[in-house]
Amino acid sequence: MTQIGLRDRKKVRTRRVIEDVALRLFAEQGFDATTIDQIVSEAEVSPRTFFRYFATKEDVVLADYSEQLDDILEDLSSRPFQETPWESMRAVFRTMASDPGRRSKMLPRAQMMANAPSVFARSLQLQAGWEIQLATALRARSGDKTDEISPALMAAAALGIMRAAIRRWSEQANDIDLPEFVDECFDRLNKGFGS
Amino acid sequence: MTQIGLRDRKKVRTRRVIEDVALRLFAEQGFDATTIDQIVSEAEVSPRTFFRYFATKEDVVLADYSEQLDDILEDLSSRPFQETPWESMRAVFRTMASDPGRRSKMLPRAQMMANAPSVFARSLQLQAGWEIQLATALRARSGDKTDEISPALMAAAALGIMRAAIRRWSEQANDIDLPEFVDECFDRLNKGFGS
DNA sequence: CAAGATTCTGACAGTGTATGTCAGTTGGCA
DNA sequence: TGCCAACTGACATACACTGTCAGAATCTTG
Repeated sequence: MTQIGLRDRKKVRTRRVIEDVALRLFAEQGFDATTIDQIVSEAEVSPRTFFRYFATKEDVVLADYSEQLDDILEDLSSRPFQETPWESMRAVFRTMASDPGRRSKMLPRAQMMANAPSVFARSLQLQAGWEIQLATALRARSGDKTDEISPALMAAAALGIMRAAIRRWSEQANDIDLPEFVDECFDRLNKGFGS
Repeated sequence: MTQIGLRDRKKVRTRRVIEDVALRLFAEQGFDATTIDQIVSEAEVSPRTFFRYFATKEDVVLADYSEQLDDILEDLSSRPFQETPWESMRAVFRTMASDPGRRSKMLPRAQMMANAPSVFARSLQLQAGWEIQLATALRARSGDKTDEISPALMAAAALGIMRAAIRRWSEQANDIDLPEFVDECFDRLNKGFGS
């Protein structure tokens, strides 16, 4: 009567092992200095198996990045409809920045991205995908169906804010309260930069 | 009395040959389907030489991307000082979008980026570098020396606008006047998205 | 519970990008 | 003319990633 079969349990276990070993090695010797061979030999799987779980070496670092977008979209859809799209986004991103579990993963990841250009590049690529989906979601919420470009601008601006805020925060994490800082950035951008 | 030596002339010539051959092959068979071996055998140089001129295969497509930033910074520095930073940027980017020579290169490049994810990723990486430099330049122009974050937000917003605008423009180049469209986007973002 | 279908895995081979090294050549320059 | 520096090609190599295929493990059905 096992709901989840042994096969699926093994899958998540293998994935976890690879992820744990890889992240540990990355932390110990750096991302670039760590090879797939090293990871798989410590994780006791074949190189081929690694790529069945992760499309690229970079994706191990950014494993939970995709889930993050799902959370954003879900939170967004549960915001009250009378709210403006911008306000909804501000609230969603503020909430996200407040989650301690999420924040604890953010710092090491930010550090890794700063030292490994390929990881940084991959994260930008993923975020570009988010931007499109986010814009689509905003467009669906918007009252003005003829305005095609504002949602795109809002999505681009929001993600740009998050990047800038997280970068600044990761450089001096002690001095800054991330949720408030994000809030302030959203506010400042919405007030414009003078005409 | 040759100002520029034969050696340097050969260098630019070699670079041009590689670039021309590569871009032609990319257009003919696609970016991913073209190998370095193909390029260098047609250009009659060794594979090693290719990488002396271009760090990555992607960089051939984005060859004049770096110059673009220099132009932006230069144009920015020659704007009148009484202008707000945002206004200056709007003018600079509008001017850039008006240059027909630049625009003619933009369309095929946008197409290439749409079909070759690695080229797109590389362009995002380069733009991230721009963002930092642009923010620094804006900070230098700003009157308020205590405000560290606004320049970063402005830079992120401006580049985000350009990406969104160019994407939209490249999808339907005939229907949109790019300079005006860019202008409108800058305007709309600066007016905020409602409180 | 046995047998077949399905899925996961490892082993092997191969492609393509990118880098290190080093000797040979070529252009700059006194 | 001859020395110095830069450019180049010819190796050799590392590493990420993909295709294939047979065998093992798990699930499923009679």
